[in-house]
Amino acid sequence: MRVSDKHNKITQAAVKVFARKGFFNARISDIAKEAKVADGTIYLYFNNKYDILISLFEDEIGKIILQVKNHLETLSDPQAKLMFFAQNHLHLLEDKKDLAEVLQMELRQSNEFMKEYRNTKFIEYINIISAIIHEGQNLGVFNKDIAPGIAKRAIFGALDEMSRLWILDNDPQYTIEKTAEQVCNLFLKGMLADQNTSSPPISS
Amino acid sequence: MRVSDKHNKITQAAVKVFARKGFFNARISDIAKEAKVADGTIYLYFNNKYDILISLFEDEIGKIILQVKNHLETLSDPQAKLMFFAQNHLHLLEDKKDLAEVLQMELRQSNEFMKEYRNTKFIEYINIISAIIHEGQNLGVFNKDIAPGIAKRAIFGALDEMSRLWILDNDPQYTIEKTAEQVCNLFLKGMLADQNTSSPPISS
DNA sequence: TCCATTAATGAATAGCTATTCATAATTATT
DNA sequence: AATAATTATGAATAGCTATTCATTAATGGA
Repeated sequence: MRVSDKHNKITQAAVKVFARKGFFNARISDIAKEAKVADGTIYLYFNNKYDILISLFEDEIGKIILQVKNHLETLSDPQAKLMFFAQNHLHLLEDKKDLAEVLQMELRQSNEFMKEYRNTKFIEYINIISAIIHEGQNLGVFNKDIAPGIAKRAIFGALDEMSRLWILDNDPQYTIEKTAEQVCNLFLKGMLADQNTSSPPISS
Repeated sequence: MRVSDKHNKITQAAVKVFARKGFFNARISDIAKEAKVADGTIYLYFNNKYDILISLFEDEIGKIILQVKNHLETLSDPQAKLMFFAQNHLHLLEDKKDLAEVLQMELRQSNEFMKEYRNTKFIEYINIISAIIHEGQNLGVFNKDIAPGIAKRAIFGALDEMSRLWILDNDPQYTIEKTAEQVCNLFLKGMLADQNTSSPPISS
């Protein structure tokens, strides 16, 4: 068995256990049992419990970034790119439910975590959005008044909140496609009714 | 000293400590020291550590909801209402930094927490947004295609992500007002450039 | 097959901290 | 002032679990 196999086995087990119990409530022995290795074996591949979490992020988000960037290169329309990003982000919920839960819950875990660990991959992921916006502005498709640095966060936050809804709520009223579409339209067209439409008189 | 005083003293101490160390890393003795009471005293007012967190949410979010709803009644324009909500939410960061951090970090803590505890106050808070949207749609100001149930989450998520940015980043490039304005405009007008504006030819 | 090297095991350690409860202090009642 | 009732204290308990490390197993070269 190659080293990488065991490393990966433990990572995948950690994803499951962290998703199920949360980082702090997860025991090393839980992860070991899930990975079918001895408790001590974990320490041959990771420095400590915390290190498992960090590695997990870097590895898994890294993979996702690659996939997304690859696919975005096949698209040219910024609107389509944004829509793809949203769809893809929300689809992670189906394809990698456990991972999505861990990213959801643990990424914004206790202060220490986020403050000490400048999670570069996460920032790289969000920056995909601002790159799309920038491009759209240069092409004249997107309004130049938009601050990409704010919009990228707003869009990610919105998608992220949608994820939370799904993870916590087992009775989603909308499909993923429908939701991604709604969110994208919200950000593209806004909520204001078309000005050319005659608006009824405002009462009260 | 009235009972409520000590209860409140402990709550306020817990807010500080949770904000500083996160729920799991916070020790009861930390909270006790901060509140200047004995460790055991805490158990005269709360059932356990977890109970402190829950009470804290209900109490503090409850207060905020009251304030927000009161002020919203003085406004009639849905756009203005939305703007107020956004401004107010982001201003919590200045006025109640510790509380904001706790809500930020701990509200979306481990699964068990969110799944078991149907935090009613939190839902009530978010529903303020959907009420505004609904009203706007009835008045013809907001597009009726918008699903308030999705939009409320998207808007909250966006604001929430902005909060995170501030909490983690000590060098914000934008003021709170500016950010609230950007986010609201994003949701009101969208990102698409005005159609009547002549758009340059698309290259590539 | 034998030896050396590497990998894996899991029981024991060591440290931590939520919670309890016997005791003490305070407050109210007679 | 004496007693009762309430409130507060903080040291001790009890339980938990990350990490270590002496031991065992597996691997591969000679």
